[in-house]
Amino acid sequence: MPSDSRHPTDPDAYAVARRLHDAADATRNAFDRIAAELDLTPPQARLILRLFEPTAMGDVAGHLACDKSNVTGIAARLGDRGFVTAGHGSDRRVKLLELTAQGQQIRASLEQHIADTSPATTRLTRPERRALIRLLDKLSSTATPAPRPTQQQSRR
Amino acid sequence: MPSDSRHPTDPDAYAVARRLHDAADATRNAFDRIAAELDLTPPQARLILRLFEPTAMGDVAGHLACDKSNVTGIAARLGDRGFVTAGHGSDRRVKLLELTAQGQQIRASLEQHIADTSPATTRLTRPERRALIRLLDKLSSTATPAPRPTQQQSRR
DNA sequence: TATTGTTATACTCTATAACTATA
DNA sequence: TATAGTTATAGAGTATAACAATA
Repeated sequence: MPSDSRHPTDPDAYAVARRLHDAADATRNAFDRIAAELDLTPPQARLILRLFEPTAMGDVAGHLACDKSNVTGIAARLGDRGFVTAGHGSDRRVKLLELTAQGQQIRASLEQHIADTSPATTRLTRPERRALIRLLDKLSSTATPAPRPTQQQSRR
Repeated sequence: MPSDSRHPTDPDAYAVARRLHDAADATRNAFDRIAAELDLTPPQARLILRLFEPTAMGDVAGHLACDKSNVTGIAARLGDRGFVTAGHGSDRRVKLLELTAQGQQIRASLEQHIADTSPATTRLTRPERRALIRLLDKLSSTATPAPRPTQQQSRR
């Protein structure tokens, strides 16, 4: 392809990034719709999908990329509906969030809906899926500087 | 990982979809951070990035995948800051939203930040970028892509 | 009568800051 | 003093329903 040497990268550097963002938008919209079908808000669904094991509130905030003060409310609403419970670790300050049986059930529903409707499973051949996984792995290998404990603050 | 084998396609169908969602999450977080640097909320930034030409409020709502009542407020805040203006079309009910010069300027800033920081441009080789674009195109092809070029025109 | 967009309402998410309770 | 989580507060996004203006 015509290699414009104006930029160290590529003449259509933005086109690639834009395509990725558009795909991310579509994926997010699909996810929000699935969450809504199960009467979950998007952050609630994201929390459930990431709660593989008892996790401290602060770490959950890191996963959701939001302030820890938000997790209090999100977890409270999920607790009211019986999807999560909270216990304490050895450090009495730490509150460990955990899925209940009902929470694990709705997580399975989420996973199933995602697998069933994702274009990654419905529109791609198996070799294409493997190629996609490889590319996505490479994208995220250092893009996210490892799941930082809690130090996720933006400027300003 | 639920290796539920009830799917005729692939035992790890969910793994592919999950990977895509995780990548979408990371991409969205990066986008939100860029928007925040320009003092824009995520929906505001998405609106600006999509406003290529004068667009009716309802169509903007379609692009943002939200109810039209929300666009009133989002557009009002962007209007207060001089990024968008509204005019009327031939149908007096329709309100056409349009970027101002200042709005086009901040859109260019958004695009540049995205291109500069996206892992799609910083972590991928050029062939990989092209492969990624091809896969994403296939993922998002809305209209049934007429998957059959093999027309079987043995008739005569 | 149907539509486009607005307004009213209620809820959730969000960050900041101040607070508590542990450490 | 430092850390984990909560509470208080304010602003923004969100959907639903009712409304005005126009078609």
